Amino acid sequence: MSGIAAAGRPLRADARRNYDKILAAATEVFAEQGAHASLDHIADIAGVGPGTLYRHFPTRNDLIAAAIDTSWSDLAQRGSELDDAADPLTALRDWLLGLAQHSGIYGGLAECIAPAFAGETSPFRPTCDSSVAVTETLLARAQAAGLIRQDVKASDLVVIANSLAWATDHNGASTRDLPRLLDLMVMGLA
Amino acid sequence: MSGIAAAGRPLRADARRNYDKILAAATEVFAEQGAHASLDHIADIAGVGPGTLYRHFPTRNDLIAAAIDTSWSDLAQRGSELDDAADPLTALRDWLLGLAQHSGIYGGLAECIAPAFAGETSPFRPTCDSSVAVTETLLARAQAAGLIRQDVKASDLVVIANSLAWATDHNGASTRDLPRLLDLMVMGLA
DNA sequence: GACAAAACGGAGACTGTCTCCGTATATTCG
DNA sequence: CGAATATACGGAGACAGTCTCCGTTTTGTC
Repeated sequence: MSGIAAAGRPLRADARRNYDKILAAATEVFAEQGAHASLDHIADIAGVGPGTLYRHFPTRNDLIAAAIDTSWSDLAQRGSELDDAADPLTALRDWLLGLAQHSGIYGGLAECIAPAFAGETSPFRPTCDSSVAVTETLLARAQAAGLIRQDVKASDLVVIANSLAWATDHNGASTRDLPRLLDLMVMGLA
Repeated sequence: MSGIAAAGRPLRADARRNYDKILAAATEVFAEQGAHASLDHIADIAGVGPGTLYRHFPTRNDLIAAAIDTSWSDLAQRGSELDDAADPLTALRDWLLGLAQHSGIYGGLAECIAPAFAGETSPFRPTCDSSVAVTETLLARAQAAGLIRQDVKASDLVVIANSLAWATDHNGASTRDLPRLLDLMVMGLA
């Protein structure tokens, strides 16, 4: 992504090259083996030493965050465009479904993201914040239209979406159950 | 718990003693450190070698299942008594809340249990089955009273309860958010 | 008390995480 | 271009956790 060191100084050519190789390897391996894949193995695939991997991405979450950055930003982007949708309730529902499904791109991803939704500092923080912001907008519109109870909070919805994503990849439920579970929640049980 | 080897033969005195010591240590350590605590450490606390621990409890889940056995059975017991409750909807809601809260006794427990709800073989299977059975009964009553949609399945509710338990101990939500999240779901968003 | 069956326990193989630092590569500057 | 310096590399290895194997010890039985 950035290609820029934390300081602001541009990366040295070889460093930049390795950064990209690691990210490519990570994307592939995470997709295959889930977010818990061995980091040393990713370094192997990238053709670099473990030290190099950890220098660029000090924690697992740093690496995962970099790997999902574009797809997650895209999601938030599309979400913010749902503002203009005809039916506020459907818009909200579609957004939450997209959010939950996105956590399914790597097995175990929902678990990594969860703490960020809780407010802890994490590499997922920025994108998390924008997700909550989108949710807030869509929720406000649905509430204004009298379609959703006033006491529902955006953070509740985000947590629930992420929980259902978790349930999905822990086989507590299969992927195709996701929409039904979400609808159950949005539409209510009654 | 059992005190009986898989075969059916009674355990030798020393084996029996160690079984109990391990279980006591596990209960304590799991409560302190969560369900991911080191098993070798539990063996240490129990004053036995790792080999002994693994002989009695071949997998982590075997140990956890033994540790929560009584409390979980009690829960199912109390649940089945809710059949006589005045309001079927409240009864169902209370049961699901109890189920979700129970997974909170050890951090990370919801994760261990999840696969069992999905039907995979697991030491949690038996108790899981009885939980689902209780849920089915309570759900059927609420549906018969026209309080819950007909297409809702007991397994959905159990999965959702467990997911919320997970959300709780991953700080995606705090313990005191649990009832609200559950109500949101049971009562619906509208 | 002796024999066989049952159980113990801990050394150690293995996997994954993460760091340290001697070596190599890039960039800058004379 | 050829130092000099900053930057980055990589892999050996420390550490933690899981789990097993097998020589030794304990228990139950006759």
